[in-house]
Amino acid sequence: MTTDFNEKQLEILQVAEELFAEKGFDGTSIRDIAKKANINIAMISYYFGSKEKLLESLIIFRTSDLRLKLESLFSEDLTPFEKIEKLIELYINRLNKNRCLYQILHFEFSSKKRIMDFKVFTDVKKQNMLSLQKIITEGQEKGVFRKNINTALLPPTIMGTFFHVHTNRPFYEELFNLKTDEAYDHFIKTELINHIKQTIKAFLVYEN
Amino acid sequence: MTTDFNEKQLEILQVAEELFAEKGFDGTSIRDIAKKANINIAMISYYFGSKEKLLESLIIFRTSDLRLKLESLFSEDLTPFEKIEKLIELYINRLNKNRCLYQILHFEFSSKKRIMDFKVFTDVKKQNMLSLQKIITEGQEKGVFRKNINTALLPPTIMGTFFHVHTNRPFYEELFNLKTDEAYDHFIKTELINHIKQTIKAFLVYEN
DNA sequence: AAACAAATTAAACAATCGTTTAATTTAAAC
DNA sequence: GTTTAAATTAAACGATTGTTTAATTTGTTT
Repeated sequence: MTTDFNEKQLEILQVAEELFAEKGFDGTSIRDIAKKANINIAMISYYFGSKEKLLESLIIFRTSDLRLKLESLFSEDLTPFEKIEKLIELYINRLNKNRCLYQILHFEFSSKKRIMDFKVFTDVKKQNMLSLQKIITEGQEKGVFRKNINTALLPPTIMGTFFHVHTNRPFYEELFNLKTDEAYDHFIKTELINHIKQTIKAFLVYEN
Repeated sequence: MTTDFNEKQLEILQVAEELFAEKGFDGTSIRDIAKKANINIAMISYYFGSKEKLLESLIIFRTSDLRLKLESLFSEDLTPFEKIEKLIELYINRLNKNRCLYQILHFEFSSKKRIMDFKVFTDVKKQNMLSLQKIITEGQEKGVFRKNINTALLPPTIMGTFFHVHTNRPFYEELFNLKTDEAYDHFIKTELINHIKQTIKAFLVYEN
């Protein structure tokens, strides 16, 4: 499958991403997509082959730009704490930027209806965890992090906290009085990121 | 709406819960449900009125048994730390027990396709947060928890960590070599709950 | 200007969707 | 045993689904 799309295809992908995230894959018809993108319904089959292949194209389109540059982070001249903080910033900002896609991916990934190829998705996760492990080991060797840390459980806390807020966005918008998209975005980038940083740093030094 | 259902209705609710969680609300047809429950497709409209009302009945059926008894927890003769630990156990065991429903709820809650009444769901969350706030305030007054804790951000970490593991279950099953349902369940009830306890306790005492 | 392929369209396709109808069976009450 | 309401069924309904077809327009090449 190719990774370069023409303008019309990009338009379709963007509209599809919004609608899939809003109403789900099954909840969105190609007529919905065609209408919002101002194109004929036949264009979707014409360009992508089918509705399912449109979703596959969407995943490839977004994940090709997704790989975090964590290896370079490890080599930077920072303390383990600073590296962890920067790692969290990278993670959350990426997730926040591509919210829509992750909304779709998480649902489809846990759905047993379609058997899709999520290998790209899984590989990125494993790779990211290795980068995290290196930072943590370094912190332990320098004596600033405690021993016996299960690295695999850190990403669930980092990402899970973000996703839970995102999934229940209306609830937290009301709770924190976030009336605009900008207010919500600002909340994520300041308060929520800080909360996650605090949580992870606390976890890394907490004994018993 | 009534809260007591007959055997046939309970059978339908159970099957619907499984299928909705597996394939999504839109991805599941009432013919799928009828087939798996060994009943005629007309019985669903006959008993519940419509497919949407079936989902509403499912939510009411599960959440009527859901309200955490956190007020009683506060009155128990325990240290603030013990209360937090017990609260986390209550939370996660409830979520774990009703995984399927939450899978559905989270998706439908974030979906803009259906305008449903999630007031019951929202109210329970607010009430639970108040109970959590009481425990935290008590801990602060006793000097064991630090000041300036944003209580509203704790449930996202507690629940988000669980849900992220649950949503990516196949990934973590491979990672932790959990080959059976029992092994997965055991992992949740021991390692994951402990991880969350550690994280929250660390967060509650961590300064700067 | 003619020729040609690519892009775009309206229309039709069969399949499936949720729901309703009308007939039949079941089971309890009298 | 008859009556009556509830439970259950098969069949059909119209609407919508994803996809395909065949015709038309567009844009480029000769």
